[in-house]
Amino acid sequence: MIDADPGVRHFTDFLSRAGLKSTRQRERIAHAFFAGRRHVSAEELYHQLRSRDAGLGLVTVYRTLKLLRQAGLATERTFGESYARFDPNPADWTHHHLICTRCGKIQEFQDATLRELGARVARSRGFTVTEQRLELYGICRDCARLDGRRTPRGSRGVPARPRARGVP
Amino acid sequence: MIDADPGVRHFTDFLSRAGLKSTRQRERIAHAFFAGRRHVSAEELYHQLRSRDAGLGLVTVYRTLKLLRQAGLATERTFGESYARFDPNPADWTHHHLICTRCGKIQEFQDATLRELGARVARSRGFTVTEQRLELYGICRDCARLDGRRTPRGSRGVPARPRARGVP
DNA sequence: TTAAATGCAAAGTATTTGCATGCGA
DNA sequence: TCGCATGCAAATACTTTGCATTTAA
Repeated sequence: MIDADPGVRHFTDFLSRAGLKSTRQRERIAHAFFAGRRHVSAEELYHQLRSRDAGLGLVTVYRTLKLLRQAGLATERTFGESYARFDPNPADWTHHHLICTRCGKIQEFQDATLRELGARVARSRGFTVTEQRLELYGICRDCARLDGRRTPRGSRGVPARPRARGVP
Repeated sequence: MIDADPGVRHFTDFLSRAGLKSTRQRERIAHAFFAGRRHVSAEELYHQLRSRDAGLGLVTVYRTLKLLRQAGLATERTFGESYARFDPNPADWTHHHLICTRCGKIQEFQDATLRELGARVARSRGFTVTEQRLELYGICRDCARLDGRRTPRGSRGVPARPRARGVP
């Protein structure tokens, strides 16, 4: 009765194609997710649904959001990292990032045209910009060469372990 | 003997101006921070310094990074949020964000010129872009009006509590 | 001297996992 | 029926806080 939403239908399709089950919880979570505001957190969805469905678990919301990501229907704002990373703020401050979703490598670059264009667009909306952050996600040259092969992860030369949050 | 770094000197100045103390640990952490790679995590700095300074605590690294942020010398990649937020992926997918650092409000917008320019710059570096994320931080129109006054925080109409990570 | 800084251990958060039970296909 | 899904509780990972001790100013 509420499945008119194309997002929900796509999700249902994804589930059946993957041999997974379509449950009451999954449908309600997906529905609330597509109908609601953006930038929603797991906790927010949980509280929202909980008022109607007492027996819902926060864990299920997390698991369903993970499925939505796997289905390509949701994106997590925070590049799958569970810890914070820090940048020094130099004088020539604004720089942008190219992030390879396969190997995790991060390249920096600067581009004055981009920076000015961003500032101009913001200004036209009454916004005074103090900082810009552009992140371009995709496949880097090296990984594009390896193409079909599986993920050459862990090519950062660091002692710590970048742990993907969610995606197994 | 290693304080030639302007970043370290700025930090030292900040400390004395703020009536705080300049300690061996703070200087070493700041030095490593400014001398090292970018996108460094607290844990990485800790391991790196730990090899020379056995008695160093991870807690002190966290606390010093917080001070560096307060001094305006460091930026945390992950806008102070300790939890993940999710966006649905519609057909007209690429959208950007205007984030007010005073009230936390998030506005979305789209701009084809920006998107194309971003993709072009990435391509020129051998990068195949699958997703863009531009975040413009600054002061929104409403907050600019309130100007001198202190932070009208908490103007999101949501049940959850956006908790700043670090900044008290 | 004395307030601030340190380091340890413990407490918080956000998120994931183990396991017994429930339920869709 | 049968295996995937759920929900609870416990585990995990990152970060912060309480407190006794050390140290810079």
